[in-house]
Amino acid sequence: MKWSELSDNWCPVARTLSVVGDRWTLLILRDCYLGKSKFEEFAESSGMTRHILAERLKRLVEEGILERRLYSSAPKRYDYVLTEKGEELRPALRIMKDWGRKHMPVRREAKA
Amino acid sequence: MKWSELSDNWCPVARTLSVVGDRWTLLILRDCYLGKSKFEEFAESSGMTRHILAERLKRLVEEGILERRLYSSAPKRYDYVLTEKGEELRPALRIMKDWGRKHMPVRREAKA
DNA sequence: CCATTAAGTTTTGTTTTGGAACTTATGGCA
DNA sequence: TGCCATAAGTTCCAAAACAAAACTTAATGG
Repeated sequence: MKWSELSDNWCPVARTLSVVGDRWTLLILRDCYLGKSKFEEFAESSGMTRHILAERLKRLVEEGILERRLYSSAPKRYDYVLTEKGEELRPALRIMKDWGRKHMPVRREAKA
Repeated sequence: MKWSELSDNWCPVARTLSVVGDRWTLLILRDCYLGKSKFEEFAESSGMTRHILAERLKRLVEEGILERRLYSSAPKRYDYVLTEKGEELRPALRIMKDWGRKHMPVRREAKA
């Protein structure tokens, strides 16, 4: 089964995962909750490739989780801000943060 | 950056995602919270391939989120049960369930 | 007029995934 | 005895996703 087929699953968890169920998408959301909004900020902070980042941002916008906003008209520049729908996932990330702190100590030196 | 490199990230969310940050892994956890424990149950319920399922279960056991338990000695059969560490992720899935119910209505007919 | 910034896009090669068949060990049953 | 079923995986191959790095576009500042 492909991930896109999950969007009509009977289970609401599966439907949620059809949108945010990969690590990069959730890292973008983390960055949003930390106040980031720009393409370059996401790219640098998360370490994902620009290729994947562009793809995930597009998807998050299509799903109404982020909104693409013109923040400079010359040259045209867009950034990404959370919608209310996107805000409502924040508690899930908070739980993952607490869980990570408790159960996933850093083994080697911390990397960016 | 590869997903395995996330396990030593400074951010606890990223470290958490290095283990549970893909849709299939989270669907296995969902099934566990629903009371399932057997390989065949996971395979049928989630629609993932046995190949991926085996790989994810191994990882979840290595990370101490599930425990592999001998439940029949002849023939030897194992199933998988949540540890306390695994239980502590349940609230995150609950939020995803609520979010999915609210924001991801089923578009076509529901599938298994 | 040349370097820089920012948001992407393209290209190429590697890795992961999906799908389906196969394996192993045992038990039931005719 | 021989044979089918069950359960937990493993193996194989083609298709899709991903990583890394270079390239594009449009404007700005020196």
